[in-house]
Amino acid sequence: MSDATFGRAPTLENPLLGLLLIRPMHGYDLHQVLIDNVGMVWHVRQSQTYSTLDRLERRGLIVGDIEEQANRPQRKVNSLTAAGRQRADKWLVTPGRCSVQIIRMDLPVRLFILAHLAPRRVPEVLADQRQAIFDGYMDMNRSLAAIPPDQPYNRMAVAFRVHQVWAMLEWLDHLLQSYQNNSA
Amino acid sequence: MSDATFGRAPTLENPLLGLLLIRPMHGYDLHQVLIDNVGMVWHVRQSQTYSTLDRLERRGLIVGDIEEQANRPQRKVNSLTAAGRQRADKWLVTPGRCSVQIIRMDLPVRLFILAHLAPRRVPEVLADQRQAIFDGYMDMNRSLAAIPPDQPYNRMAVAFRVHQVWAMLEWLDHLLQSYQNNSA
DNA sequence: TCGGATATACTCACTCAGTGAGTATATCCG
DNA sequence: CGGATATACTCACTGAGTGAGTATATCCGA
Repeated sequence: MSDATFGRAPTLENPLLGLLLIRPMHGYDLHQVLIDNVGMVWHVRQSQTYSTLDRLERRGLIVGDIEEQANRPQRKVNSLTAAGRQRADKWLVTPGRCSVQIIRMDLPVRLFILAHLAPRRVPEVLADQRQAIFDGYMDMNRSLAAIPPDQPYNRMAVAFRVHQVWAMLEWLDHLLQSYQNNSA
Repeated sequence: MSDATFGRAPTLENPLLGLLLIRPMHGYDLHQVLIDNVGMVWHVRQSQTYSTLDRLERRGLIVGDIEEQANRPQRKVNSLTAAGRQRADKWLVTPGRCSVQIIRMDLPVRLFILAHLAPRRVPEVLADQRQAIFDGYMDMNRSLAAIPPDQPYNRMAVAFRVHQVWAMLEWLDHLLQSYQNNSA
């Protein structure tokens, strides 16, 4: 997604698709789940949730059914299409690339969803993710070592990334540990 | 800038303004400087450079003078207006907020410019930056400690940030050290 | 009881940084 | 000589996210 062309890299598509794996939900509910669980670090506007859902529907990844309510406005309940489910399933268990932005945005939501759908799989998914980050870390170290000394600013910037990725590994280790402690 | 409304957070404005502190330059030259110095981590399209310069000019931060060349196409040399210079000066020496994205994008370029304009000031600017990051780190730790235990995903995401900011401090320490070694 | 505040649920017109593809003039080199 | 490359730049477009708003219903203090 950070290989975006035009526009921007969409940040909310996969998390919304993923949440719909848990159960079909209307926009307001989806939005509430995000606010309630990661609202301290991820400030999602309500209109962003809806515009993203519109896009997902336009792209055939979800369908919406209007539902009448007794004492509330009607709502549109979104569910995954086969294509949407496929994409969400893949996103849920496939290790994200070694990118700080992707891990930061996606992993907590992925873990939330896994906790609902397949709690037993969490350590495995975390270990896979750690491996992907570790591989990326090694690549970056090789890149850093290959930079000639007359490139101080490139060195500086790549070293920055190396530090960031190493911190991700540390964080993942803490996570893995806490999941292992909690399953003992 | 990550408090953006509409559009996106512009990433290239300040670096271009800052580079023009060194000397007036045309678009192609500015672009070359970026590619040559941070091109391994920052992939700037030529058209992005020009569209950003257009925006800066529209906003009265730079002016362009057409210059004829003997055996080359004419070029437009950009220089800072007073407002542009003010903004660039401030950006150059003011510590960036405690944001991984901002430090990652801006600090290597800021240091490159300082190396040209005021090499003696680099350690001081780095120390100021470190202080700002450290303050942010302490804030984040307080935030983390204040999250109730029934908020595992918010905790997870804030902890991620804490790790990232701590890695920034480590990186800055390495930088400070290398500048102090090189000035001994 | 009333009505402003809030909850539930969603829409719409807009913003605007960055993009790919292209243009123009000049030089290089097999 | 002419295709490739360097120098220097433009243009129409893309598209995710935004603020402000709409509509129905409930809450609760004066």
